[in-house]
Amino acid sequence: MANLKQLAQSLGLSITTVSRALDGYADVSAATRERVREAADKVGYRPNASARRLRRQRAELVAVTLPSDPGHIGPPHFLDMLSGCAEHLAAAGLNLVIAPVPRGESELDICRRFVDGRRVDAMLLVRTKRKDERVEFLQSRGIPFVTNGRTESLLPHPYIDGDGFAGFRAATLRFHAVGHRRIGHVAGPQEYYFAHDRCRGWRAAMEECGLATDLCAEGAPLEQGGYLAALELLRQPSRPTALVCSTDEMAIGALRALREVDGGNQISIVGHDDLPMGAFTSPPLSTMRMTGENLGASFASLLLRAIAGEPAEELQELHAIEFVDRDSHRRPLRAA
Amino acid sequence: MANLKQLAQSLGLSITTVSRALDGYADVSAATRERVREAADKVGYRPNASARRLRRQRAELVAVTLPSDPGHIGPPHFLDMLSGCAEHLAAAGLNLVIAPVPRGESELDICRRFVDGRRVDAMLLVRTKRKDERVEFLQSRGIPFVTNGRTESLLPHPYIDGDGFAGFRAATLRFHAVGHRRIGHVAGPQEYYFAHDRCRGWRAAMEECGLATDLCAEGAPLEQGGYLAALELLRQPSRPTALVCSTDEMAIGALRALREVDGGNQISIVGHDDLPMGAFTSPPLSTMRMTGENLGASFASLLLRAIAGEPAEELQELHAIEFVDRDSHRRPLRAA
DNA sequence: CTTGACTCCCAAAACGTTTTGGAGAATCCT
DNA sequence: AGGATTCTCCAAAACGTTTTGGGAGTCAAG
Repeated sequence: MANLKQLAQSLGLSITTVSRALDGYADVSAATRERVREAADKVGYRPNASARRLRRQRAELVAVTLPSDPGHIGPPHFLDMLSGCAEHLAAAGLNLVIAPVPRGESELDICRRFVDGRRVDAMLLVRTKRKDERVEFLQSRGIPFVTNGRTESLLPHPYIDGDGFAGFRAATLRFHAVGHRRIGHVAGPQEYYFAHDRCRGWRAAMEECGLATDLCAEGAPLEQGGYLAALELLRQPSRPTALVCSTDEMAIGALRALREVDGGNQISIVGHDDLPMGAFTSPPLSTMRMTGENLGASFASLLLRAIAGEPAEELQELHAIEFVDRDSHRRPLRAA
Repeated sequence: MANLKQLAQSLGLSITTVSRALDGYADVSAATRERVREAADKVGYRPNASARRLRRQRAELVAVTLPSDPGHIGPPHFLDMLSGCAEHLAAAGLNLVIAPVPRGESELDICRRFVDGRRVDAMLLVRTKRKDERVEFLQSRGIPFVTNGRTESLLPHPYIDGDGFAGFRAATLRFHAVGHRRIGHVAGPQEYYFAHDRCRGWRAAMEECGLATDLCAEGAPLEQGGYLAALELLRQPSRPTALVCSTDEMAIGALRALREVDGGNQISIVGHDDLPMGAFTSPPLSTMRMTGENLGASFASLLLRAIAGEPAEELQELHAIEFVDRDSHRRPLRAA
């Protein structure tokens, strides 16, 4: 309730001593320490956060930018992730502020405001691009940050990401193993690292199998984008018998496209993200997801270690992808 | 990048003048004002947030507590709401921090930490209880806050809420109008205002129709709670022909219960919240939802007005409830 | 008695802003 | 010319903490 000065006065001690007593320094006697603690408890004293932050030169804050652009705000797990992250950060005295990007401003503007105004000690970035100006900016400023997703930045930086390459390669190979030969890819915007990575995985598998890699169509990472991209593939003279989709949202759009063409229900499909909604589509959507639980805690841990100064190379987590098999990936394959 | 002192020195001006120039005061000449602004732009000067906050005695922060308890974290709209709120707050120079409640701590502890440590200028509370200790605490401290949901607090406080009473009364009357006489209520925990309010609406309708109000079972505001409560009602000697459920999650649990009893698919059901998942249940779940769009902006506006000192009475929004008719509310009614 | 080590405490500086209360110069009015 | 007013600017205080660099005492050893 009160401030240090009043508390010190009421105890007949100096501000210094009270401050150090509360922080548990050894150079104040056990007796006074106890006396101070009791008095502080009684009046409910809490140090003024702004003053401490100014003096300590720490903002005690971490910001996460929420892209409002296309693709919405990640899967529904996202809030759980943030919540978990915030909880673990709080245990270290840091709070998490959410920073949506208002229209007319770029995410870079947001970063600038937070970083140059010394409003945060670190940042959390989601939805990285291959060449990500936010990453470059933060690196140039030397402020700690962790990204959800890799980039093609030359300097290493901390990240957590799923191994989309391996996941999409495996999914494609699996289709090949059960007889599919024309396997299409519904790709997300290639400027995003995840979309490019997943596309590369599909392409690698196709080449390993000696198959052409022309059955690829790109769209916005949304239902509508998947719908349009799938339609484009289905209009090809020799259309695909299976579709590997960059995200579940796109896969759900692709399912809609399948319903609109003859024999569309013969076409197998798989997505990525494990959206809860996938369990309710018809057919139920087979998908993939990043392994590992309590992602929020991992992000928090990386952030804290980055703030503590650990080198970026040791703060990179690449998680395996696992299949979530429902029904959409095993449509009967008609003889070609 | 630099601080005010350095900027002032490089311009041959005093700190005062530079500060005032940047803030656009009239007592600095247009010429110097421009000169200062240009220099500030060039070096990318931004005032140190902690220093400003200390001096201004404002935290420039608003916190929202995220209940981790039962009932998860509200509907998926929740993140959108927070994002919208944060965006509008940011326009006024305030940032939104999310404060999940770690296990072992109460929401009250969180409030105390934020308020007494002067970490926030205001708070946003969700999931109010009828008698809500957080509300009482914040009122005793005189710190501005807005709740999502009413309380039974004697002192008025700012809130945004849906008119659950009217909504559930209307839903019940609608069942009555099409011939239902045994209309059950799957209730949420009555300590929550929303659950109590909705229960009262159902009860009022039943009494208006001269029907008994014993077909009511309470459960946790989750699928499992709805499942158990519905089973309890279905075991009654004269079981209900329609169910009014406090939340969609509970309604989805109730649907599961219906599938497990003879003739369960004859029983009509309606929920509340308009969860996206409701469109995919079988049958598709009829539900209700609060009217009004861009809820986040409304919360932000109320918060800002509360901070500005407007009286609580003028900061209360009660929104009407609208039906979202899908299929589950119009099961054929067998002659009793 | 002096010296050094140790214990417990404190005054003052510093963090970087905003704001108060003028000061000096120029301009205006009579 | 003399006083009042206006226009620019500034020194210093204040916000509430943490931290630096000792300053008194006390005690044991020399």
